[in-house]
Amino acid sequence: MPFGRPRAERVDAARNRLQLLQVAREMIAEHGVEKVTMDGLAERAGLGKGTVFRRFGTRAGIFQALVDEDDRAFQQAVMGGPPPLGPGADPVRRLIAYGRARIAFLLDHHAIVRAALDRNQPVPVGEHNLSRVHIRMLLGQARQHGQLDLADLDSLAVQLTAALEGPILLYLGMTPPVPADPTPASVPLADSWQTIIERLFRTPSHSC
Amino acid sequence: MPFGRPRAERVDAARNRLQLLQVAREMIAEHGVEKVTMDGLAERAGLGKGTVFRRFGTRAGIFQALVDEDDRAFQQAVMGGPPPLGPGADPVRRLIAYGRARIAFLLDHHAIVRAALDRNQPVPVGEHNLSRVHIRMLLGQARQHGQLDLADLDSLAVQLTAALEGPILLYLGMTPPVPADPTPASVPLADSWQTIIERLFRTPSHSC
DNA sequence: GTAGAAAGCGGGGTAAAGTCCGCTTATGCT
DNA sequence: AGCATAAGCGGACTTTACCCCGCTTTCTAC
Repeated sequence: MPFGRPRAERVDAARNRLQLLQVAREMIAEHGVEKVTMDGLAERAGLGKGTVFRRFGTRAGIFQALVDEDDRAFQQAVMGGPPPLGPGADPVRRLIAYGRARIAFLLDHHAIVRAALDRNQPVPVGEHNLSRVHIRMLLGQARQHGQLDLADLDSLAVQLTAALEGPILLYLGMTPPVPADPTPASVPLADSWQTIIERLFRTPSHSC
Repeated sequence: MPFGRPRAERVDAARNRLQLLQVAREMIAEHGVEKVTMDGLAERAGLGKGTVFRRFGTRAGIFQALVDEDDRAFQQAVMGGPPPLGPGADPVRRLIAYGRARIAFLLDHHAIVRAALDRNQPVPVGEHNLSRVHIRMLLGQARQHGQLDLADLDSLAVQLTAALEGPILLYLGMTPPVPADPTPASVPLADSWQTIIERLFRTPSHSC
């Protein structure tokens, strides 16, 4: 048996992880994100505090795990679902569709998503940040298709990611003015995102 | 004497505030942002802990005050200095100049700026956020000059602010790859910002 | 100059995040 | 099945942000 693998998660550990996530959701539903404390969570789950920290490392880690769970379906839709969100459509269309969907997702989960921020550690820019990686990939495709001629797509991807996620993570109030109508088209940020993308790609006036 | 005014700051309070800011800077210079604790700060300044909290409200408040101090010169340059950063130049030029200057400022002060983030309270979007207000104003001017025809400049301003500040606040590592060369032109984020602004404003290909 | 009131001050108290380490339990191998 | 080992567990302990409230200082009106 190969030894490079670091041994699977123990079943009791997995059970406890699921239980903690479940209890955390209940506590959030009942009293809001602010009231979820590590002691409270451990006690209500019938576990020790050390267990909670072993599993999630930090308070923010719990909310990151919660977001990851909810994110899974979203990620599947992006990577294997129907166009224009999924593969197959023009990169520019996909960028617009991705932005709209992502903004809707973030607005929908804004409480958890904000709680997942850790003021000590920056948002990981490399691994789990699907937005940045995906935007970067679509920019690269667009360049190959001759729709964009820029050297430094990495910086651009970071800035576009910030434009997409920053408003919800950073600037909007705790209870963002999410309209009663959840139609993606009605979210001003989504329209604005589309504008930025469209203008970024539209060709300059050329002499004729 | 008019009574609408809420009475000026007492001189002892002002003295203590300055002293606390000064001591905070020393502590940051010696041991870094992380090691600045409220108790430590109070003790080293020869004051009570309660005083520190009365002045700054929260730990993040100290760093916000520090940033505000450093920001003052920057703000003056923006609001009354020479073009293109100051008034007088074309709004698009000013947007580009502002972005470059702001990125340089944020990179320069990234430790304090990040410590000024409060995970509980969002970044104030209304008052002290010069970036958003300034960008919004320049967008409005550009629209009046016929360089832009969009309805919702508010959302756009928020997103551009996020694109500008988000990378440093959110995504870059604690020690961002600030090049040894502090020439603004050498910062990739600044070039990328300029690209976004230029393309946002460039006119579409018109028939001739 | 003085008095009254508002602002400021101090430091002990609370709550919550995160650490440590000795004990327990699952797991893979023989 | 039995054993060796690594992973998991718990809860006391430490650190730190933030609150509270009785006392002191400064300011203003007269």
